[in-house]
Amino acid sequence: MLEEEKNTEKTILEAAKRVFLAKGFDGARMQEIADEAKINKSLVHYYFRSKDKLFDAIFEEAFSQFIPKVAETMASDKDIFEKITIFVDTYIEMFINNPHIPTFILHEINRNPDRIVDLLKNSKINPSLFVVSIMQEMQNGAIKPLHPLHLIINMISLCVFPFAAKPIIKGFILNNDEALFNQFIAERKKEVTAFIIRSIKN
Amino acid sequence: MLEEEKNTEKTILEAAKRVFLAKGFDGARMQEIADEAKINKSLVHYYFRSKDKLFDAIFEEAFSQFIPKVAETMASDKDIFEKITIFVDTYIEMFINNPHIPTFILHEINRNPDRIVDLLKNSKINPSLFVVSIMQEMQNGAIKPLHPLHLIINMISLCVFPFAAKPIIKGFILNNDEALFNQFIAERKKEVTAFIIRSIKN
DNA sequence: ACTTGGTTAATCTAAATGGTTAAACCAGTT
DNA sequence: AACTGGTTTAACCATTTAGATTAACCAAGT
Repeated sequence: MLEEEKNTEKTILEAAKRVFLAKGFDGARMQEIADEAKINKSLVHYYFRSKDKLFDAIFEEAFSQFIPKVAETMASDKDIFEKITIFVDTYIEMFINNPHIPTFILHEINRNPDRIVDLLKNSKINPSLFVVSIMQEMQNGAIKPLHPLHLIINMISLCVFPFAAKPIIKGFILNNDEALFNQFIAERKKEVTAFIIRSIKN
Repeated sequence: MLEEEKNTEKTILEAAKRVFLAKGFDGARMQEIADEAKINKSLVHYYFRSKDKLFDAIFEEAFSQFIPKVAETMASDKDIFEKITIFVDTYIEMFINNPHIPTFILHEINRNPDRIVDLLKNSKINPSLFVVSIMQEMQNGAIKPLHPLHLIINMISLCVFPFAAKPIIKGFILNNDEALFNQFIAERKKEVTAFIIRSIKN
């Protein structure tokens, strides 16, 4: 068994993931997925029956991959500033490695909001844990009074949005220079963490 | 001429805008646009020839509608804190009235990055104006030292993302309660402005 | 009443696309 | 060599969809 002779099912899944992530469900074509996997289109149906089922398979995988890290960070007993630092770092790092995820998810949640909400509800992610820890830090005076939910959404916004808006940022501001964009993103880990902490620290 | 007897072209444009914004180019169907406009599908082709041309028509309109306000704010001679306040207010207000715009644009820029970049380049929006004004305020000590570009992206992130992520926020955190979400968004105008200014003010 | 320019609707077409079928293939087993 | 279970391929089918065609309609002008 050669190294490149990977099993077909996995090959299809990986190809499907690339195509679905780049084009979304409606924009993706079964033929394109087959081409991407360099196999016959029938094989895609043979292994996954339908476009919907194939999509479900990659969606859950693509979405779930970043849940554990986030859940872990939020549940730890580090102080809030460390939590924020780790959160921003891991989040941004993950999107560096999966740059299509933000746009993909933001688009697909409109087609089927329940799917993602169910996945989240069945996950280990529990925002109220983080809310409690924010309120404790507020009470003991470590951070300024603020709405915990807004802080959480602010954190996620600052991490996610630049990836979703990459073509605009890169094309309009950074002269279409990929290296400049990468540099910009690299800077962001420290920049965003500092931005948030400066805003909330007492 | 009755009030409801609007001209057909405009009726089509409005219907097309609703459908394209909700479903994206790939997800939209000419038949659905015709149904939405309560007219015969042929009329859509009669007035706009092709799906592409119709899309171009609504895209430019949908995108351009929020350029003037932003440009105006950025070019004014108010101090930076006022600029930020106005920017956040008008941006969020506009998305309250056009909630689908964020997801729509973030998705469509992947299909055709150049289109939007060209629109921006031909617009009155000039980020370097704002960059200059940020650097001046830094020099005269009004705000802390920071990368102007990151500040700009932060501002936009905080305004745009919550709308793009609405189904998640509403479904996962706010128990699917539309009123709660509207309240959350309403709070955000003040919350985001305060969050930013706290972070940068000296 | 008839013509004319523009508008609307019904019908048709060609291509794309998701999915099925049936046959070929191939590795291992007897 | 023949059988067997699973895999792969090419050919095919049914439906959807963008778009073209053609005829009906309608208001204004003559």
